Amino acid sequence: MGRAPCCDKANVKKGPWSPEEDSKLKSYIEQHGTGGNWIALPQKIGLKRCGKSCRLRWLNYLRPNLKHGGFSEEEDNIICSLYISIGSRWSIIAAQLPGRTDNDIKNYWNTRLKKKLLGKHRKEQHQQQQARNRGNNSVNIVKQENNNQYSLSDLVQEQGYFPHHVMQNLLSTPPPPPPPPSMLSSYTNQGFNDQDSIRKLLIKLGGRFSDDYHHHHPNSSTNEFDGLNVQFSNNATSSTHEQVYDQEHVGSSSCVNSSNGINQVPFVQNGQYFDTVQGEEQGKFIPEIDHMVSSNFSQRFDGLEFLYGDEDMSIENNKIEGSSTTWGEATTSSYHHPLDLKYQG
DNA sequence: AAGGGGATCAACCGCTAGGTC
DNA sequence: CGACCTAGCGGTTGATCCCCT
Repeated sequence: MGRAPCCDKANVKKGPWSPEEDSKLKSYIEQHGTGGNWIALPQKIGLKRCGKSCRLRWLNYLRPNLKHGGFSEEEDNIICSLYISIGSRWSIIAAQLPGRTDNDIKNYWNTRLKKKLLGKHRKEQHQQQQARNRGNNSVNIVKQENNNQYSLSDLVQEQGYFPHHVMQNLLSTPPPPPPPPSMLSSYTNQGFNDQDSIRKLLIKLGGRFSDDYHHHHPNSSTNEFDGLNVQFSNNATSSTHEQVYDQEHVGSSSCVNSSNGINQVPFVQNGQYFDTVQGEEQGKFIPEIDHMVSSNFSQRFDGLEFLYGDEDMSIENNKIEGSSTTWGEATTSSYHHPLDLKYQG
């Protein structure tokens, strides 16, 4: 027995919204608000839609002051920074980007930004290979394949790990002090630190830390890693790795509370802990996060340039190569959704 | 010109949190 | 205190677009 459905599935329309439906919903909400009850709303206005569907349509598309596409470099950086800190909590990330919806950001991350980061990473790997070819090999990295067309699995299987100097820099930064007691309820005994955040990001991008299981036990008295061998296992998918990582750290990880599969971590910056920003007024950038995405914050990630602005990266399949045009502009500013065109008549 | 396949995005699904009775 | 209900969230899917061959 599952739970009762939120609406009569047989009598609700599914699929794309028509302009008429949009118009009905928009005008009603603008005049009367939602009435605090999305479930009842479609009946009130004669829409054969599920309340959830109405809510989603309003929040993601009809709501005033929404922006679609055209993500700026600054927005990219904000998304990356927050993703490093809190993971895929899109609603929180969206709250820091005026006019953006969680759905938008989620799609943007999954379809473009992630690839952009991997593209930067590939570029860095390529440069390292070139350096090695010049007899300047100070980094012990596994073989590099000849062509530059990498997939995520290629990265996992061929590269094996992220650049040594990146990890060196990240891991040399001392961890922040323990969190205040008020925050201990949301995570556990070791305290969040940026190393874990970075580890988490790398894992999300397909990697895994071989030293985790053996050397980073929660009871360990140190946060240091005794090796920089950030390994990837073969046949990895990001979700699988996340699950493995979570499972290994249930009740002990300093950065993951996996009881519900959702990260529950405060932000850490400059040795201070900040709680998450749920409920912040949209578009209002809270100072802590403003600080996080500032240049000071970026300096802490020296060596992670592949995460940040780099204009000559390439996305092979999209033919965006070596341009001074920002990536977001190149891909989305001229994009018009078909519905936009229809609406424009 | 056509069709195959990847990219993109809107919408849906299922789950959890939190409020109310 | 537990059952019920809704809002909200993140993951996933499917339709459509667009590029390449």
